[in-house]
Amino acid sequence: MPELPEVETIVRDLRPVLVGKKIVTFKVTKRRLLKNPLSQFKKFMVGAAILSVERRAKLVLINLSSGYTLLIHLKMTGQLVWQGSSGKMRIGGHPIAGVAAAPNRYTYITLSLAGGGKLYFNDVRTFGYWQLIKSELLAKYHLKLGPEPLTKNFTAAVLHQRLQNHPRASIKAALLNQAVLVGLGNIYVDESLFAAGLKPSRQAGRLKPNELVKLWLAIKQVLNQAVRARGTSFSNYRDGFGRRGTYWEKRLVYGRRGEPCPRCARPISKIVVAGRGTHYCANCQK
DNA sequence: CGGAGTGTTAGTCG
DNA sequence: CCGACTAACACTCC
Repeated sequence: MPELPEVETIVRDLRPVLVGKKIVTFKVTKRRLLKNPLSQFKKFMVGAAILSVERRAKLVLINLSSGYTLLIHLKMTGQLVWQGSSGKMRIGGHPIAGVAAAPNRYTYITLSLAGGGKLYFNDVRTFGYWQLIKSELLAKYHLKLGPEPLTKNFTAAVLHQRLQNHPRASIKAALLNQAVLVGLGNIYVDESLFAAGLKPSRQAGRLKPNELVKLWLAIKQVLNQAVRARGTSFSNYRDGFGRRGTYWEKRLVYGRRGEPCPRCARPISKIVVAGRGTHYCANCQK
């Protein structure tokens, strides 16, 4: 679920309740989710204050007063839930049907904060991870990732140059590759390629200049619209205030196999490209 | 009930 | 070097 718009939504919702808070305890019941030794989490998190909460790519970044930054990747089913001291205020995403409470059987990490608030990390499939990295090394870490598609640095020329690094890959595979650009996952790639009128199997290095511009515009338009919609509610995803993201209702092709194409009314196809389920209109996307 | 499919990505294989 | 494929895991859907 969490692609750029969902992570952006979670970060915006968590920021005001987390910034300035001091971490009092750190508890983990599934060590595999930690990328560093537990001792480091205790040492650099307990007693530290949260300076800022940001998003980079699909990662939640929490900057700490200890000089370390916590990187949280939600992967497929990770969820951050904040609960205020009264127990009534809840913030988080992607609960499992029938497991509305936090903590629950999928809660594997718990932070308690000064003032009584708690931050829970739940993850059904346990692909997500927490990683501590020295804040001063963050810039170097970011170099492994492609550009942010919603910043003004992301020009059509940048997209072109990035795709040229993977000229023979399918455009779908290239757009899913976080080293090319960050933030797109399966849903938003399919939506962007539909908006751009491009067949997902096209070779990334063989787009004509006008097709590149269309794709560039499509990516920004799709992501901006999804951020405004507070993300996509696939199955039980919820935004920071327990609401469904509304992009699911706005999507044009993803998960619509057999339904009429909104542009030409012929049925949407589903095929496999780059090993992923891929939805597109064989008539409109060339 | 069994098998296929699911939003991510690191790692391996060819 | 590059890209395709798979494993990591638990659940839902058909």
